[in-house]
Amino acid sequence: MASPARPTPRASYHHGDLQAALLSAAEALIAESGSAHITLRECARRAGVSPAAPAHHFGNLQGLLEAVAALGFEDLAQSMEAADAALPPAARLRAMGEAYVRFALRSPGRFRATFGEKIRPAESANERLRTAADQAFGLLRSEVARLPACARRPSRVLAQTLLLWSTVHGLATLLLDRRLDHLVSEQNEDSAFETLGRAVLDQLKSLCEEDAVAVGKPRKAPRLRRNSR
Amino acid sequence: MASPARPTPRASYHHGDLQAALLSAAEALIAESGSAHITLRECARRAGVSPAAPAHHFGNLQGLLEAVAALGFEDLAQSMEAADAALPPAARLRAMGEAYVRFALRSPGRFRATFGEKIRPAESANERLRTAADQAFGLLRSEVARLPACARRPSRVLAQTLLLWSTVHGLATLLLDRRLDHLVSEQNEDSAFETLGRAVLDQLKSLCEEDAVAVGKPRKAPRLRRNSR
DNA sequence: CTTTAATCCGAACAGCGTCAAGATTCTTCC
DNA sequence: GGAAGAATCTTGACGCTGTTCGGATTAAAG
Repeated sequence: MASPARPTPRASYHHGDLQAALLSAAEALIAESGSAHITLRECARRAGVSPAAPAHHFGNLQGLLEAVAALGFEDLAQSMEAADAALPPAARLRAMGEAYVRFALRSPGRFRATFGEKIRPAESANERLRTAADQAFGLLRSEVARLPACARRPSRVLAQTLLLWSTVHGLATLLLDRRLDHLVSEQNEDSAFETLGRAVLDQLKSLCEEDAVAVGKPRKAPRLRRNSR
Repeated sequence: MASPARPTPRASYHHGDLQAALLSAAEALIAESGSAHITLRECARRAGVSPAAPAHHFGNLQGLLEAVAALGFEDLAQSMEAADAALPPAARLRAMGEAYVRFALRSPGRFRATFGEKIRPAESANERLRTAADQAFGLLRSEVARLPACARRPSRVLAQTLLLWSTVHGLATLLLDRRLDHLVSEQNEDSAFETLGRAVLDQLKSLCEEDAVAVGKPRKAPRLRRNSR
């Protein structure tokens, strides 16, 4: 599993587009071995460059990861925005959720970097990352706000957004981490993903349409408390 | 951010319960700084032991992480199983989902280790990890199978299980990764978690009860394709 | 008490992220 | 065209990491 990774000698002293080369190397590495296995030196190696070269473009490994994550949020926002704006809110939300999961499967490295533990858009100094994250979230939230059920009860927008996001994000995460082998081992993988994805997203749609009937009826529930950060 | 971490000298040559000390050190470290920042040497340091000592108990860092993950799956299964068995399936599923999220908030280190990228129960040599993961999943699945809607259409059990799991897992993940600050910044954090948690789990319950009406009506949807592992 | 097995240590190795100083090349301005 | 300055990349070094090895120490078994 060690990486020989030919140093890829290049013609000129300057690389030409090291920035892009490092970004795609990082993405590929994460897609191959998970975002924990990524190594700044290996990215440099694949770009055919010395271990210290990336520092001039991204500062450090965290900077490189945040750059990939910024790309991820922008890609995600763009993918979701591409959903037909003429659709009614529920149908468009379904399409956006599908775009979310599809993005994760299409660009696993980018998705993992974007939602990895090391990325904290709110606390990052990378402004591009912060705004891209805000934009992606804002898209979802504003579309939820257009749901008839939420238009009637604006106080429900946040909770409804959270619910949708949780389902879609959970599905994408579990798919990517291959935690569903129990569920799909019997069938062809592709058709299983298709079946499950459609079922989930149909549920997601109907759920949005029904939410108006499921409010109220308070229940006693002990408080959720977190122990440490 | 460097760790002084007094070497904690101990009286006797043998530690006494190094295994447990390493496990809790690992859990604490992950809870503090995320599962990427964890270091085998730092765990040994906190246990007051040389860097090579853990090898005798867990083989390597991966072994230690898998041991924590096994504890996590067992804890998770036990927490879910504690939901009142006399409840009707939908209500019990709601309680199990709540237990899932509560477990994540109660033991963030354990949860992160359990569902971290480095843990692949299906491919692990740690049998305890595999069986614990199977048990936790089996609990959820068998409860879903008891839903009247699923009892009438057994073919829907898998998809419904996946949907529930996705929602709960996504919520737990997003909460733990603090990706919800946009949603809860205006309110007190605890009450926000309570509100959101209740809303989500109520939805989850009603969703289970309605699933019988939302089947059928096939839709055209392009296939989900994954690019690389 | 002696043997055996279980633990733990100390030292070492390669690989990692990062930094400082120097080499090389592109750009700009005269 | 040519020189000054900025941008880019390399080299070498530092401390930290995971892991392995042989040896020291202790507990358990016979």
